[in-house]
Amino acid sequence: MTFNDFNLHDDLLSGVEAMNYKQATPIQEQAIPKILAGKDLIACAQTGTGKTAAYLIPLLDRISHASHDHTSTLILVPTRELAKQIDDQVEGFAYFVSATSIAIYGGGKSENWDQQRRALTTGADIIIATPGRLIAHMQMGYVNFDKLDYLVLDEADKMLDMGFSDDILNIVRQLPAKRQTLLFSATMPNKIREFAKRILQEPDEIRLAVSKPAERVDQQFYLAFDRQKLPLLAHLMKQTAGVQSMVLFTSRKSNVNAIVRDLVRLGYGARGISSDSAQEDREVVLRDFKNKQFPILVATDVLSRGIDIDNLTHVVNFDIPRDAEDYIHRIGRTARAEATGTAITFISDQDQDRILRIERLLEHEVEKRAITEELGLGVAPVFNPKLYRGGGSRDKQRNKKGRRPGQPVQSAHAPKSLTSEAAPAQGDALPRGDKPVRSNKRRNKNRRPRPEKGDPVQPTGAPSAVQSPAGSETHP
DNA sequence: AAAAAAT
Repeated sequence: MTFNDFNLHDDLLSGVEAMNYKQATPIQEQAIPKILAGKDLIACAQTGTGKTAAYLIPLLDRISHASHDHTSTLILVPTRELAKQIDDQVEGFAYFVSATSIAIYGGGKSENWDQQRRALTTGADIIIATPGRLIAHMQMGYVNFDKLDYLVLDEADKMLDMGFSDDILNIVRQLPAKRQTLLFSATMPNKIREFAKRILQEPDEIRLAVSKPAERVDQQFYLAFDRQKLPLLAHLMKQTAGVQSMVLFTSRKSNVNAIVRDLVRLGYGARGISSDSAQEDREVVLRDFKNKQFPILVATDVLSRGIDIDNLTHVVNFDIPRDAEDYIHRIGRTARAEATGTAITFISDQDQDRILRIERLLEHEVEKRAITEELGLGVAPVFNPKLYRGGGSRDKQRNKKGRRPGQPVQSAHAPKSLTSEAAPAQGDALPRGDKPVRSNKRRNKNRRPRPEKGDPVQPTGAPSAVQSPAGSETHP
């Protein structure tokens, strides 16, 4: 199914084509007609499935047929970077439509506040906001949602996790009762269902295959104590033809700077991003990383969800994420669109429970390699097979194929061949010196329908077709 | 036990 099949407004279709969207993804195919029909909607879908376009395109279609004298759409998201990214995407889709949008989020310079205030006073068709800053503006009295038609809650499970429940209800209370509400969530626990009941009316429901990571992600697990992680990573990177674009996730923002420093000392171009960074730095660093200005971005889970980076070749889980779900989200940053990618995960001695939870979510085991000893880094942590047995009911999923559950454990001298049922691609794994890093065929060439405004930074020496995010925060 | 988000 292509976007021509949805009977979209011609001007919108021009923007969609200019963004190089042709074939609708499954969620787009399902969601677009329902949204166009005016139904409330609960959609269980991850980022990377084309979820954002699944709601932006039908909403922009409705908006392009309506008058532009009021704010018609409010989109709530968990992180600032996501708000900005969606705003950029609106800008692309709506280029030939006279719809305006603005991202509203905190943390920036005080000029940002004024800019946001002016935009909210003038009004924009679409507001994309993180809840806290929006409430701050709403309390000032100049935000007018009287004629709001559409409310989108994106990454709803994440927002609830982050304690935004009250803030969201507070905002929703100030919106017209007669509106169309769309809720997107990667998971659908009871908590979300209850929450949805309070905000949506007789919603349709779309459910896509549960959080399976893209099959094109080559997942590699390495056993390593904390002190072994950096030299192990250096070794793995040396084996590649050169790391082109890698996000390294750490679970503590306090680790970000130290890891950056270590990588720089090893000669790698690396920068860091976390909620501890100044907002200006967050934006510059992410923009420059997307523009391939430097190869390694060290990040907390602020970037685990939703952020699109073209041609990301590697994701490293320097630490295991606390939530198994976040593992799926993190590795989903790579192998987007048609690309392939590699996800390297370090497992320390404390991480066994978390790994079990991740594998339960993946519904398969992943080979755990131990190569620290052959690298002269000392013995690797032992992965205790008993944990695969002792767990009682939580191990029900395992052993479907009669495989012995304890098998992923291995000595440092037997790094290969373990429970490899789940990892067919592992033979071509990253630490093969003879295999060049994937070719990174560039997608979405000329994807943006017009030149950058603001102050786009072109990558030095890189072709200009590399997508860069918009340089300006607002375009009211 | 962490991160994120309003100042």
